Amino acid sequence: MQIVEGQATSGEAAPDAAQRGQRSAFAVQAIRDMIVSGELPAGERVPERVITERLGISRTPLREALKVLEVEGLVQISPNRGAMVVKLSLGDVEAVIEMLIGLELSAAELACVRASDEEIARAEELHHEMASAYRRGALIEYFNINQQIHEQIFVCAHNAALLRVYRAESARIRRFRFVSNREATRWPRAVQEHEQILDALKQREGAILREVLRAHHWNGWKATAKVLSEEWGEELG
Amino acid sequence: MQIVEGQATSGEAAPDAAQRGQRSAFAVQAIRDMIVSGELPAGERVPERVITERLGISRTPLREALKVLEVEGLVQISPNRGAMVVKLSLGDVEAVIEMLIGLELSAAELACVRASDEEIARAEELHHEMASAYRRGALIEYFNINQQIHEQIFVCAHNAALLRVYRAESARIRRFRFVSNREATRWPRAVQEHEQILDALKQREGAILREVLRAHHWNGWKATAKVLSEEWGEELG
DNA sequence: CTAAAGGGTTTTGCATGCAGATTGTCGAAG
DNA sequence: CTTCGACAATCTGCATGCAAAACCCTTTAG
Repeated sequence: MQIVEGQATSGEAAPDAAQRGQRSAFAVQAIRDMIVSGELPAGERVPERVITERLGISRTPLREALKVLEVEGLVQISPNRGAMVVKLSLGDVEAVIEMLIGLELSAAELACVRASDEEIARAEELHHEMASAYRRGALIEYFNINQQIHEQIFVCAHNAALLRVYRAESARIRRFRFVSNREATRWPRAVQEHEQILDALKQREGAILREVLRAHHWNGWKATAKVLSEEWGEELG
Repeated sequence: MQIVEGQATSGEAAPDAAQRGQRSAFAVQAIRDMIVSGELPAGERVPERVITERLGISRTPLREALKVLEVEGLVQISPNRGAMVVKLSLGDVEAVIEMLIGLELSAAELACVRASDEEIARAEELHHEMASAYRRGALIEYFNINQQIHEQIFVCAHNAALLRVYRAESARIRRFRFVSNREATRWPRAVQEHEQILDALKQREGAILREVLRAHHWNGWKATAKVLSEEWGEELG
């Protein structure tokens, strides 16, 4: 009886429910999205019951998913008290940004030495797409291409560990970076800085690229921090 | 019936079995140790049955532990085929080392600006303990204090994200770093390099500290890589 | 001799039930 | 009115059972 009922649930409760062998991965992605989108606010508890019903899976794969999200740093699990969405202070986010900048400066140096001409051409192509999105005022598209350009620097560095950590840690704070985009003031300036970044990369000037990137990210963070602190003060999620 | 038997198992099968609420954490640590110690060789499958019996826990917390270890990068899980200890090539390890060096150079710059005098004094104290271990020929102790000194640089940087990532990524390759210690050739030289590191830190000379650290780690990696490639060729774990 | 096909065994994926922990509620005492 | 405590409702931690997938060994066709 219980088995039949269980499988019926997984078949009807959620139309996009996961197949066998993918349930916990499905839950990880779903909860991650809920956190990034703000549907699950920071500090909120994540009751197993609610999520299982929402996703149409049972508690076992859900609990595996929560463990994964805990390692990823998106939730915190307390014994006998379950999971809660991690609450980050402005200082916490700044620390992550600072570390990511360090990673990217390392990647930049390596990229200038190791990138193939094709990889640099790809970065340039992305840059033009981004400039186009800027001219059209397509904010979301601009944001996404922007992310891709910075990732391309890591690709150019030919170091899988760098890229992996960059992606994982970026995910932790993606939500906060996006916020700053509502502040359009910095937009033209950011595009201009990207010109310089591209130039330095094309000329494979590692030292110059480092400094340009450092300034670019630091300016970006200052703008983001301004928006964030106005919005929430020190109490972020 | 089943419950009584289950709890009896957790009480007697493993004398150091975990308490309620700690079983998966216990399993994570136990399996991590088995991997680091080489008891579970790279490429080996990790059958749930065997581990549960060994640790005296049931499959549920074990599977949670394996998910955690997968995110940590120590095992790989394939659907319907279970977990296997990740096999790293010499190139994979080198990529991680390269990234860790980048992180430490970032931390070093920050440390020179932000460290308190007490924190630097702590680094110096560790340095003297390490030198003492060297003179006594206490290899293991030397290795551990060495790790602590490098961690202290991250502590001095006052950036929790940097320290967290450094610890997590170091854990992935701890096994390989340790190997190089059997090669005692580099020992006196390494101690000497540590003198320079300490000096640069005490004088808060970020640029110098960067270059000294870069050389130190690069030399260390060359020695390690030599041992590793002699031992396993390109087929590491 | 290799390759495909069967079938029994083992292993994984997951839903669930039970025990213990926590939380919420309400009444009594201060 | 607040505080403490008992009790109930709820939630988490975990062992387990069932189904599906993978595995392994034997048999058989090419």
